[in-house]
Amino acid sequence: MDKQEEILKAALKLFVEFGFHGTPTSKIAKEAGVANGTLFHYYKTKNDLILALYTDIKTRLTEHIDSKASKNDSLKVAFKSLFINTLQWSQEYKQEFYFMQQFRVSPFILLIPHEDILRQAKAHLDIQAGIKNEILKPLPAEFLFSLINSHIYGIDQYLSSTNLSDSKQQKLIEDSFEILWDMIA
Amino acid sequence: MDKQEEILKAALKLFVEFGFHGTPTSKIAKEAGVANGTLFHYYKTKNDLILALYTDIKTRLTEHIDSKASKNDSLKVAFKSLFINTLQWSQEYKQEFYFMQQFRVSPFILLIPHEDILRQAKAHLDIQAGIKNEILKPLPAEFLFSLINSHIYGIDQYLSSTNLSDSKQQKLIEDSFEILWDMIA
DNA sequence: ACCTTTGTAGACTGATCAGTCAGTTTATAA
DNA sequence: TTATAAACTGACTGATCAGTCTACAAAGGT
Repeated sequence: MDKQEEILKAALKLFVEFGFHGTPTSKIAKEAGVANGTLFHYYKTKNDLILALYTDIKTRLTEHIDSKASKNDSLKVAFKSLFINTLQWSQEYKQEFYFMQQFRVSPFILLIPHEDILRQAKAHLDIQAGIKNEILKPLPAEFLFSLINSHIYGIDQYLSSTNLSDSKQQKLIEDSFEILWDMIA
Repeated sequence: MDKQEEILKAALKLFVEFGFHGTPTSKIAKEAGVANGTLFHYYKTKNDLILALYTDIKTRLTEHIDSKASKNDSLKVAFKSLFINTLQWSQEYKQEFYFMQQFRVSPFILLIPHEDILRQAKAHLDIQAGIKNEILKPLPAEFLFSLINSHIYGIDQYLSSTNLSDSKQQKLIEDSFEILWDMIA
């Protein structure tokens, strides 16, 4: 495997376990099986590495969601797809999802341009449309967005803290979506 | 003011801004206006300081909630009180609330005995009772608890990201509770 | 008055860290 | 072949860190 990928993989594992500053670059290099200097060959600073990891994970999540989405769906179906695929990804890539949460309450989040964060929420557009069409409740789009996001985190947390079979997990995710939909529609 | 309190206050401010490991004890001491050694007089290690800060904040939040709660309320009123008072506190003590979120996705959370974390959720008992009495939906108590918690975080995030007048904020919190109640009852 | 405990200070230390550097190996292409 | 660049190495460094130590001051008890 690519050494650059190994570095990201090792960084993810150690950051999740020991935190950003609690993980020395020397340990990352060792875990990745590369020399100290190699890490700095690919990432000028530790900061760069952290940001690159964030971008990498976010890109992968976005690609997963996009790959499963089909155009011309009704708003509800589109939302459901987004919801379910995000949660499935969160369970398949638990470390990655956990990292995102760590990152979001860390000082590093300030290094990401605010627009970039909102772009993740291209669902925003759909929310605006849904409100206009009276499919969604007449509440501020930002507010609905917060509700949706936190709902997803809540389900993820519950799934991660229990050990459900795949089928039960799947059912819970679907039921959770209906609960969410009742809440916002 | 007590130097010990000054140290906690300074630690909170700097941890929120720079993260746990991103904040040296020397800077905490300087911000608190005490000597380096004084900090270690009150807290044997930096770890102890972090844990003490967590305990302090959690105690203050719990006391706030308890002080506003009255016995013999119906389940809905009790829940509403918990919900509203938590959110009011989160807006009055933003740094403290943010710190709790940082702490919860940090490696330090592992140092808190699991039972201690659940005790925060003494609401659990009420949830169990509510399910039995068919006031709440027949779902796992842990699941409902996750939904309630994440809902609170979602509202907090929205409130923190906008600048509503006190009265509008108050109304939004109350409306949000009704949305939550419809979701779980 | 004397002693003990507690609080406070800040210079100091050994360890650790992010990042550098001088040089070696590997890959690519002329 | 040879030339050139890119990948890679690990010893090294200056800075910084958590925590220690010695000293002194204040408080309180007898």
